[in-house]
Amino acid sequence: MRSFLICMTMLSKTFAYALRAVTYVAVHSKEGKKVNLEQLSEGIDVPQPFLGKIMQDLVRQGVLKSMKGPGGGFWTDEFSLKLPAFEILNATDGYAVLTSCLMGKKNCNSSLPCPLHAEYALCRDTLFDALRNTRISDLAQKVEAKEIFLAEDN
Amino acid sequence: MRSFLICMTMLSKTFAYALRAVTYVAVHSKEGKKVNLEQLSEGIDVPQPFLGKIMQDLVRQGVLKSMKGPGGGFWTDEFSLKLPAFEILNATDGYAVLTSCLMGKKNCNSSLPCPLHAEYALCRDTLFDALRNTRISDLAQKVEAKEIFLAEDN
DNA sequence: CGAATAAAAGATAATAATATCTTTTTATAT
DNA sequence: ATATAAAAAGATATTATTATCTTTTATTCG
Ligand code: FES
Ligand code: FES
Repeated sequence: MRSFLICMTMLSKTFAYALRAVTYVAVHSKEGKKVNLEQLSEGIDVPQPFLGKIMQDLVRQGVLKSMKGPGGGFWTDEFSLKLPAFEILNATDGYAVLTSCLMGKKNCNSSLPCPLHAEYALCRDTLFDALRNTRISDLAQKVEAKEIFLAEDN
Repeated sequence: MRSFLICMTMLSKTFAYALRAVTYVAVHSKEGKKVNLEQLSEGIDVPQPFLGKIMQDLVRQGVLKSMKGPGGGFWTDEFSLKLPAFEILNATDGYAVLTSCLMGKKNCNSSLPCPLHAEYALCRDTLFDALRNTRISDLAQKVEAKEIFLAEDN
């Protein structure tokens, strides 16, 4: 009678939502359009109020731009587009996930490694590299090129 | 005023505790000793009642053996020692974490990949390989060889 | 200016993960 | 058999994460 709903993704839902949101906004910004919360929420299939909070964080951390009022919304400028996806992690979950021990030791270090350190460090580094080397503009470009939808149902 | 307590490890605390617990038990089993919950809880620095639940799961899933009553406790037999660490994940969080999409798409597949699929699949595979290729006996052996402690404070 | 639009912020609620406490069952030893 | 030790199971509590609702503030446009 196990539920198997425990920690289905390695990272948080918040981070997954943020990745989708930023990518969606970036695609539309390239077409010169701002995106408002309602449109975004529908476009990436994330509950609007929760998404609002995530967007706040992303703007506060400088990952996105926003403007209130009529015709307002979210967009990416040249600066944003050049940022690595790592900044999205940084603005949501934080990067501690990339430095912490798989077996839960207080400090992960190779001088007193846990039995899975070497292997896990490799795993983390692969993700770290991916998030470092992929820019927000790359995310948008891949979506455009492959015509992938960002809504969850696919 | 962010808290940064969100999802500090990629996987759950439960899984981290289970890895430490099984390793601790395996080390002591090699010396022909059973381990009871109280000793284990102190040895790996995990709250006893919560650990009890995790141990139940591990026994139920066949990763460990247990016996009630005086002189009872937990141990690993030859079968257990040969199991890959993957079975510990399977008995706690489940393996869904190794097949789910980083960006939260319902299905992760390479025919309709999200913009980070290739990179993330690599990251997951690294972890998967590590958990497949490391047996419980290997975990114990590494602890013995390097005299590493499994309690959190190091 | 005043009305309308849209994000920001604040307060509250639901769910899942983690932790604790109590009772029951099973085995051992005297 | 009885007492004792120890895991299993059940019930409850706490905390973190995810989600929702309401109010406030900023911007645009007539
Ligand atoms: S010490 Fe455990 S992952 Fe580095
Ligand atoms: S589709 Fe996103 S990780 Fe595979």
